[in-house]
Parts: sequence; structure tokens; C-alpha cells
Amino acid sequence: MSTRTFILKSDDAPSSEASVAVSLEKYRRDLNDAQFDAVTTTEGAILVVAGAGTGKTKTLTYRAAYLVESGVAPTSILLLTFTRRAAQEMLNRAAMLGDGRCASILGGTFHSYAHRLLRQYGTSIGLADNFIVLDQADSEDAIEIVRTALGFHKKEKRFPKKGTLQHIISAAANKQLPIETILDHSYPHFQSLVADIEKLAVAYQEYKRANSLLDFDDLLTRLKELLLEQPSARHKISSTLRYIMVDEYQDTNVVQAELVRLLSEVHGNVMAVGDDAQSIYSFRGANYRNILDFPKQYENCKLIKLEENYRSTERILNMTNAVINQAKEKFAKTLFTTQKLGGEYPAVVSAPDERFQSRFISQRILELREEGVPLHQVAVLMRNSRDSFDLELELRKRNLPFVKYGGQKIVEAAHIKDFVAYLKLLHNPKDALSWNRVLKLLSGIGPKTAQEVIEWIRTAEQPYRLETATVSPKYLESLRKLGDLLALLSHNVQTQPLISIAEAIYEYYKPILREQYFEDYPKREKDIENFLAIMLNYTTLQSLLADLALEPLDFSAIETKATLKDESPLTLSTIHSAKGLEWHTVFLINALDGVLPSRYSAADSAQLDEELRLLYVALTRAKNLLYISYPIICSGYGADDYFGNPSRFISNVPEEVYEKLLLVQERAAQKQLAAPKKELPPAKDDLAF
DNA sequence: CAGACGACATTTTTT
DNA sequence: ATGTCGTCTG
Repeated sequence: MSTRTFILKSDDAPSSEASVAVSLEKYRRDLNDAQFDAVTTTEGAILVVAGAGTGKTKTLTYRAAYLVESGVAPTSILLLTFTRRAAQEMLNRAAMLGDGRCASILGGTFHSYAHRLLRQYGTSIGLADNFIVLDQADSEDAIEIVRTALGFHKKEKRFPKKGTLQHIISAAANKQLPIETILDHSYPHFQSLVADIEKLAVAYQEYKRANSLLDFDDLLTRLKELLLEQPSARHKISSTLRYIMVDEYQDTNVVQAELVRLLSEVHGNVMAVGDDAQSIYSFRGANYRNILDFPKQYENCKLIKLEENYRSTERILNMTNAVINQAKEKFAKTLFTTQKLGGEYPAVVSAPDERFQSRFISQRILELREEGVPLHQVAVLMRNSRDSFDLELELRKRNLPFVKYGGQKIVEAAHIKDFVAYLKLLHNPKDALSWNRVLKLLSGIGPKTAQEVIEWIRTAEQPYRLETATVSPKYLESLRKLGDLLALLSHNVQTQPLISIAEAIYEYYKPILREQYFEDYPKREKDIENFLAIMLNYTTLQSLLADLALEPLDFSAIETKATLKDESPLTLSTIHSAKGLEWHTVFLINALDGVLPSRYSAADSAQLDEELRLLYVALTRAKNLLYISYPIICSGYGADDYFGNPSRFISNVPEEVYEKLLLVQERAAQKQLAAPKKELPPAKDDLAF
């Protein structure tokens, strides 16, 4: 028999669990009316549309505290956030509000929560209990293997490469669209290859299944499958989740929206929080229409708007409002402030070139520090991770400590991947992808031989006994050495601390690394050593591996921390990674047309709008001071320099909402007195502005 | 079949 | 400037 749903009518009496009387005094005092409403409305579906700086995080934090204080078991509350850091921070803050139990609220990203559930219930949809999570680079490697196996690497006609294929397949999964549609829309030049790409996608799927691999997208889609196909599991899970809160709802995709619906099936208490003006992840399948559609998906959904901004000064707000007003798709709300009237004008700084820009920023940061603004209250934001390379040099030169967020993860660097592959093999001796990596590191073994060995491993009783594999004898010695090491360590992993296992691997890998990356091995060795330091924080291999895929540790942070003694560092961050954060002073660098908006989005008005929202996100991070800068002469990649134009989104803004700053060399400053509209304190060393 | 070499394009943004 | 891809050679 199929399962039917029986709908229980809601009764007016408050639910027995949330019935402990809570003193509302604290909540009344700390929150405005709209926030208070959002915090204390616990039942049913609620959409909170919260503009930048309107206390979104505070609202979620207080709501978590409120629920727990009301007697709701913390483990029946789920807080889904965009990064795990965000969840952690909110729960810590909630715990500090008075109720320590808040620390045990369930929280994390969609991916990490899905991962947890799949570990628990995955076998019911045929997942192996030791399935492996692939990060993007792993997924590309797997696609590459499949691509070669299907013979697409030597076609008369050019075939997309692994990175592109991964994008296409992932977009199809995230948007729940056929591959053909993705190609039509984003890769029209590959239209003629639809059949082949689809074939490859199927083979990739098959490969993952055969090897117990899940990529990021699978975490979501397989959980959805589980919830849809296993009503009893769904009911069980959903029953435990009395209250669900989803942060950054504007950046969820259709699968995530579906998951929220399924998870909230029993209790129906869902709060989605977000801001349609800050949707910046469409490249990952996010669709800001999700947030607009939320009320349609939940009956009797209550809508609460937070429009009073507490973060920025009036003048910064005027600027950000002017920026977002250029959007083709209009937004329903306009932020206002009653708290921070006036303030400094945002400054638009045109620097002669990138070097000037870097010097300006460092100099200004030093001045701010003199004036009492600590470094950690300052951030430099950029569109692309590499936009800050020049600035990083300058900051190092001036001994200004900084932490950088965003950009390529160090765990995705080849040598770290190598190292982790050995660890993964200890966890799962049948991990074909890791074998592929590790075997190819042995001298004389290439893709072909590696595949042969892996074929043997697939059916082997004792996969570490590589010397018994049926391969040419010339590899036997190196295979035996590798196999012995792994066999020994996989035995020791039960009894010895993780770090000593890792050190043993490093000892083995070190000569390989030197050989393999001869050009720059010292730098890479340092990375591995940093990585070893991080491993000290882990007790089990399993937990380390899970974190590596889902929450890529960045240990660039470690490196700078080591150099600084007592001063908390300045933040450099891509705009994407700066989401949800705020600083006293924000610098946006390289605000050039072609960078922000990116030249890749110039053709498409929806994408242009997203770039505009991105700029909006950047500018709304600023509390008191905002500098937008761009170089006039830009250097191409080794190629010729060219003239840069300021972002169209900036030059379209009426001039009265900001002021312009011109940078001049100090000696020339006297002659240029009239140029800047405003005189700032004379520069100590080299620049006047 | 592995590895070296040279051509080539290649660049968002992240779980 | 860098990394990736394909071709060529031993």
C-alpha cells in the first residue's frame, strides 16, 4: 500500500513544548517591532525579508535563544546557513544570550546537514556506508577518467575539458534541468555535442555509483531522493525537526527549497530569512525567485520585512540605495536609518595605477589605526581573488597583518590533494580516485598502468598487497613499498594518534613531492607542514576527511597568524566570502568596468543585475567609512597596459552622493591643491590625497 | 606507454 | 604568469 498523509488541524492552544513562560523584557528591549515579531512568531511558515544591516543575524540569534528558553529541545531546532562558520557564530551568540543549551542546536550548511543524514540513512537508498564526498577538483578528476574511458579525449572534434564538463553537469543538477537546456543557455557552441555530453554524464553517474562517491550536488539530490522515496525515513527525520530556520534564503536553489519543504513536512514551522537584493550565487544554481515564491509554497505564510538599517551611516546608505536602484528588476524595499545620520561621504578614488591604489589603501589603513580603528575593523573587498595580489605585497612590506578569504582553496592544490589521497586510502582501500592519484606519482606509472592496477584492486581481497597485482614486474618494488606503508598505517590508525600517521605518510611522500614539484617544492613542503599542524585538531580520520570536503580549511590564515603577535589582522576578502559580515571601514578595490561587472556577464542583463547586487553586497558591508577605488592604468597579463574605466554602476550614480578623491604624489600635492574636493591630513610618507 | 616539451587558452565568484 | 592540453620522442 502507498502512504497517505493525514493532516492535523492546528489547534489554538500553544504547543506543549513551547509553553515555558519566557520573560519578554530582554527581547522587547533589544529588538525593534519587526524583529520582535519575527523572533516571537514561532509557529507556521514565516518569510523574513531583511535588508542589508537590518539585524538579520541578530534576529535569528534571538529567535534561537527564544525557542530554547521557551522549552524547545535544542536538537529539534535546525538552523541552515550558508557557511558553517555562520551557523557556529550564531549559535555561540545565542548561547551567550543566556541559554547554554543553544550550543546544541542543529546547524550547518545544507551540504553538511545532508551529509549527516545520508551517513545515517543512506543505506536505505543503496549508498555504501563508507561513501566518499568529492569536492569540485575530485569531481573533475572523476569526470576526466570517464572522459578518457569513453574515448572523448581523442576526437576529431574538440570536446570540452573536465572543468567545463563539471560545470555543465553540476548546473544541470542544481537547476534540475536537462543538460541540453544548460547547453542552449550557457554553452551554445557545444550544442552539437549534446548526445556525447549526456552520455558522459550518465557514465559519470555510473562511475560514482560503482565507487561509492558523492559529489556536492549528490549530497542534495540524493537526500531529496531519500526523503521522497523513503516515507518512513522522511517522517522520522521530519518529526524531530520542530523548527527550521534557513538563512540566506535568496541563495538557495530549487533542490534546497524542496529539501526544506520535505524536512518541514510534519511540523511546518519554517522561517526563511533573506534579501532578494543580495542574491549573488546564481552561478551555483541559486535562484532569487525562490525567496519571492516562498509565500506561495507555504499556506498562510507570514511576511515580515526588516527595513531599518542599523549598520551604515546615512551617507553610505544613500550611496548603496543609489547603486541598487539601477537594477532592472526592482526591489520592494528601501532601507532607511534613524540612528546614524550624516557621516562621511563615500569616496571614489581613482588611482593612477594599481601600485598607487595599494599604497593608498595601506597608507589609509595605517592612518586609521592611528585614529583608533583597529585592523580587524577594516576590510578590503574585491571581485576576484587575484585582484589583491599587488596589495598583498604592499601589506607585507609594511608589516600589516591580514587574513585573506576566498579564492582558490589550498586544499585544492595538487600537493595537498596528493597527501590527502594517502589518508583517504587508509579510510577506504577501494577509493579508485585516490589510487589513481597516488599510483600516478610512482615513477613509470601513468594513467594506463594506474587504471590496470585499480582494476585489480577493485576485486582484490587485500587491496594493499599491490605486489600481488598482475602488472609488469618493473613496478613491483615501488608498489610493494606503497602497499606496505598503507597496510601498516591502516592498522595503526586504530591505535595511534592521527598526527603520527600523517607524519609517516609525509616521510614517504616528501621525496616524491621534491621530485614531482621540483620548481617550487619548498613552498609546497611548508603547506604540508601547515596542514600537519591543522591535523592536530582532529582525533579521527573520518572527521578530518569529512571536513576537508565540506568545509575546506584555509590555512593561509594560519600562516599570517604565525607572523603576528598580538594584533588581530585586517581582512582581505572576495565579495562572495564577505557576505553577512560588516566592518567599520571597507575598501572596494579594482572597481573597474569589466571586473565589476565582470566582462563575462556583459551580454546578459540578468547576469549584469547579479553583478550589481554583488557591488551592493560589497558596499553594504561598511559601517562608517567606504572607499571605492580603481586604477586608471591597468596591466594586462604580461601583455600591454590599458586604460581602465570605473565600474558603470559607480559612474551612473549621481555625483552628489559621493566624493571623488584624486591621488597625487606628495611633492606634487602643493601644485594640485584645488584638485581634491576635500583635504585629508597630509600623508606621512609618500602619498597625498 | 610514460614523460617531456611546447602550444595554447585562460580566468569570476563557492558548497 | 600559469596551468592545462595535445603531440612528439624514447
